[in-house]
Amino acid sequence: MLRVFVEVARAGNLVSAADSLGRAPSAVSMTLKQLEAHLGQPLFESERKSHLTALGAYVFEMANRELAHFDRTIAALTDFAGARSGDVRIAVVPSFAATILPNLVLEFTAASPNVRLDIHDMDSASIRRELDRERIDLGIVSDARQSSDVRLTQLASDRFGIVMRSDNPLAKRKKALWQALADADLIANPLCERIDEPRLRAALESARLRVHNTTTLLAMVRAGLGVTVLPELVCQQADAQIVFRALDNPAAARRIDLISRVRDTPSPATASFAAFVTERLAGREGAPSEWFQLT
Amino acid sequence: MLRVFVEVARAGNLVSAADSLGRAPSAVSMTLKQLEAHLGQPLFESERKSHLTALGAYVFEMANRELAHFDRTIAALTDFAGARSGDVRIAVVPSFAATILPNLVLEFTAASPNVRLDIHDMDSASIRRELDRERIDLGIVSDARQSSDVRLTQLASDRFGIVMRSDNPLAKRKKALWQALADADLIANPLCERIDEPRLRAALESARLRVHNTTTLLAMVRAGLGVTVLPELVCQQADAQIVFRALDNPAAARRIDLISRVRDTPSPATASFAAFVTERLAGREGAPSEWFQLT
DNA sequence: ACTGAATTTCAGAAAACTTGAAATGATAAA
DNA sequence: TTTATCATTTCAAGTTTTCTGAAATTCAGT
Repeated sequence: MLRVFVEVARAGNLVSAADSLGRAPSAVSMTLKQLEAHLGQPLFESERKSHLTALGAYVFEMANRELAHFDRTIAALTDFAGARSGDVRIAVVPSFAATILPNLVLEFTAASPNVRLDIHDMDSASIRRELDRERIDLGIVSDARQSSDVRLTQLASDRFGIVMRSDNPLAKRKKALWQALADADLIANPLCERIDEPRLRAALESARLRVHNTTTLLAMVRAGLGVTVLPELVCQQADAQIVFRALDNPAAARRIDLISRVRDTPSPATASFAAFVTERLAGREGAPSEWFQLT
Repeated sequence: MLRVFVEVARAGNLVSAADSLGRAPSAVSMTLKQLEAHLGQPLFESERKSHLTALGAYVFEMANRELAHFDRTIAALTDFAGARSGDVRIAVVPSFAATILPNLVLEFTAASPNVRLDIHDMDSASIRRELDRERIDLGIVSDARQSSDVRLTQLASDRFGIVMRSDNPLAKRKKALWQALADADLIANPLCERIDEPRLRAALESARLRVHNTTTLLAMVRAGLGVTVLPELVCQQADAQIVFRALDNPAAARRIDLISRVRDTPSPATASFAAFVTERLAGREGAPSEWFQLT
């Protein structure tokens, strides 16, 4: 009704308004009559719809505002539903956040400029807790445990390897890296302690140093205090002084997983980001299992 | 559609929502399905409509805002149309503005608290000009000339009389006031010069003083410099020291008229105020002719 | 797996809206 | 003033949309 009135008021006559509304003039005339009946007062001065009454002018102004407001609301709803806007709160383990994530974010935000990404980095346990508390929509964690509340998708497999200074003799050694651990000054760290390999376990037993923080740990390695065992992604943050040699036979790796609550449907923007990340990383380590479906 | 969704989301189930919407549950279900089809995503977690999806929560928030905005707009439109709100710009001759108008305004604003009255006072010629320029909606003027652009309604008839200090001997005189002018020290003023009465004309000829401004004029009278001839309303602003004796046989009076543009329909609030003023003043000086009709 | 309530589906009914033709009314030219 | 023309309204009939009630389905809790 308001739309019809506004169009007639703008056009100044009923026929061209009817034309641009895609209706017959009689339909427009009747709708207008209806609106005037609702208001109890005429909206136009004469039957030729050129001059507005004072009421008409007021309604024109208000209706224009209202229609603009309504259209903006509908646009916001469809944008949100189409994942073209919205907020996604993500928590990511630092190694992934510092290495792989930036390019993903760059590409995603270019495609969806109105989606706001809220990125925090924290350790996997905290991410899991934040997800449960509904303070984040997605988490990217390492070695997530399967659980009924959490949907889990492998994004990458992050190989462990020996991390040493470039002048370390091990840097040139091709084989038997596991054995080499016995002779090296191994600096223990929580990440490598989860690996179930006898030679590493033995080496960790005799380790004289144990460092939690990665930056400090790498600083120790750089200072020549010894070598350590870390996932590859963690080392990518370091400079050229640090050399990473992957451990093979058997290979050791941690999983990097995308997690979300199974309980509630993610917002379209969240689903969109999750699908994007999964898809982009699918080629690297074998296709991760399916995620949310977007229409 | 939004209204249906919001009601279902608020109620938490379809049946009671359908109840308060006055529709059968099937109608509500179909409308909801339609909205979901438009958005391309589900709005509720399960088929039992208790938990919203992220999209549902977003739509709920936006739709609530939108509906409130819409309802406010419609209320504003019907209020305006029903003369319950709006602005009325009025220019009034000072004598009327100072005497009769205040009580009228008091009563009108009590009945229509959301109508804003914009009151200016100025002389009749300026009022007429401002009306033509569409800077005011209504004017209250004295001795308006009939014209095709202006709708004119008599509000009051304002008798002329002799204005004197209370100690003047004329204050006790009952009859032959016109004759008395010959012997009095008459102070001329523009208002009384329009009266076509020979005895007044003669007295004005011999007047030694002529004062334009009413306040000054009354100050002269109060100072005992003489008497003057003014409409009754003008004198009501003065204090008890000033006495007004109406001139009879023949009576002289000026008309007080309400004027508005014939060209355009007044806003409902303007029509309402005009009708109110006309009606309230109808009893005093014989019923003024008809004004705008309000439904 | 069963029960009972909630929800959806479906076809027909009701309401709302739209149309084209004819009538009416307004404006401009003769 | 009359006439011609054009815009608008009215009206009845047609079309679309929305609504309803009954039946089928789904779901949560036994």
